[in-house]
Amino acid sequence: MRDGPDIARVAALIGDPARANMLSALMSGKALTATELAQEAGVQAQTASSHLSRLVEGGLVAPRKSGRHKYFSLAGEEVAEVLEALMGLAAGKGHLRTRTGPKDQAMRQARVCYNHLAGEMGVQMFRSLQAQGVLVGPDLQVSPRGRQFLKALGLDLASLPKSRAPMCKECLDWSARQSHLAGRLGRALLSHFIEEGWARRQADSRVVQFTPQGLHLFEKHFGKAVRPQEDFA
Amino acid sequence: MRDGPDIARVAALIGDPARANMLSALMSGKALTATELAQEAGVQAQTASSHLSRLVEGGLVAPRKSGRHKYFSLAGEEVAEVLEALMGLAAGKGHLRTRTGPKDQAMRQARVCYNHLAGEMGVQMFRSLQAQGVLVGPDLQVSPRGRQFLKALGLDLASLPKSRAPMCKECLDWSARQSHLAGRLGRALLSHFIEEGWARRQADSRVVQFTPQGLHLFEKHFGKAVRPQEDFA
DNA sequence: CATATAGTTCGATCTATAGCGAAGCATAAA
DNA sequence: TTTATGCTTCGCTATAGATCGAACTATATG
Repeated sequence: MRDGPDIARVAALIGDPARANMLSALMSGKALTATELAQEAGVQAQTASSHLSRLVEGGLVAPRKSGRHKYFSLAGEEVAEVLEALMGLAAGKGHLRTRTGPKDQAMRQARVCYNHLAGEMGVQMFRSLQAQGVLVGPDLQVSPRGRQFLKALGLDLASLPKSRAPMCKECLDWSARQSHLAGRLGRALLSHFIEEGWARRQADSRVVQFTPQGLHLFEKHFGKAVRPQEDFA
Repeated sequence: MRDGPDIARVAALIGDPARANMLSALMSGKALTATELAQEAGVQAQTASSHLSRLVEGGLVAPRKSGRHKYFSLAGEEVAEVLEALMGLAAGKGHLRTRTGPKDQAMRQARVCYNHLAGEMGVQMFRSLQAQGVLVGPDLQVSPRGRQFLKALGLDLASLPKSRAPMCKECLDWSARQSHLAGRLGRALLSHFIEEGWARRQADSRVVQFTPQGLHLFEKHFGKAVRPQEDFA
């Protein structure tokens, strides 16, 4: 007993509805101001302020001041991964907050997970990258051939900002229940898609909307995303 | 806003110290009775009973009656994976409940994660299985050659109980921060090690103790576990 | 049967904390 | 400067829920 890290502290921090809403909103990857987060959570500014300081103190969220605004974002990919894992569990248990809608389907197809592409297309991309030998081995190294492939896409690895963060990391998807690509490369690919006009972010949600041409190009490079059979209603 | 699954409910369930202790204890993979869990959590039996019914209702824990005892276990691997992810986050943030002790080091080396091997040796085994081509592809299929390898170990896949649960699944390690093998094969391998006398479970913790011969055999088949460099004190 | 043990249910208490109104800072614009 | 906006601190209330004592049910054992 009393082994290991203190789970309860972190879980309790996520376990409040207001804070959970804030964190979910931050899964969009955008940094949001305190008032925006207050609206998102459905509470007054003072309440939000208190919640936010607790999230910061708990290391789940990072603050950044800019003028008279204060922006908040998730403290790192690990936080995003825990949130995705929780979403997966909650979805599996049928603890859905809203009934399934058209937006929900779009979310399953392609959405942003903190800073990279998730959903069926995210999973498809990840599998394809492995199948094509772009990412090899258990630690997901980019092969020389992979560099070429990425270069052909217009992405130069050498131009990525250096950082101690891992280049490639897996992240478990709550909708598809398969891994997709996180890490610096995952981030770079998503922003590349958006810069190149393949896709664009939907204003107030995590949905990623591919254009017809973008979808065509995506399928050309990564194959077609097959919807996995759902075994629960 | 209000997208996706209801994270807060699950997180709040995990977020109570008593319940978190119970869940951590269940990470050992053993089914425990209500009174044992009460002791583990440090609360009275009535309190534990209330907590347990909430955990069951929330789908995190599965009850099983046996005579006048009632055993509880984690409801599935997904639950275990969320708990491991939370441990990783908490450990990374330095939210350790106890100071590092000798037991802690043993935990990092080899421990049980619900029903499979985790820790440095778990990670090493997973990598080796991939490097040797036993598990191939993004969905971790067992190759024909892999079947042979396992057979040589004394493990016949055909004899495993059939189930809809996946044969191989990744699980992220909170100590090593790398994936290790979960799923039916992961479970089978750990029990095989124990049956063959390579290792045994420590009585009241999640530590897995390898015998000298067992360690030797393990290294012969899976290579030597290298401790990753720690970049935080 | 009586007795012990495992677990649950009920009721009462008590604490932690989410929530907000009001006032106080800080930064930016006019 | 004044005025407006973003955020925080203080103080209070209300409420959820964690805890336990005591009584109750169910299963095993002698």
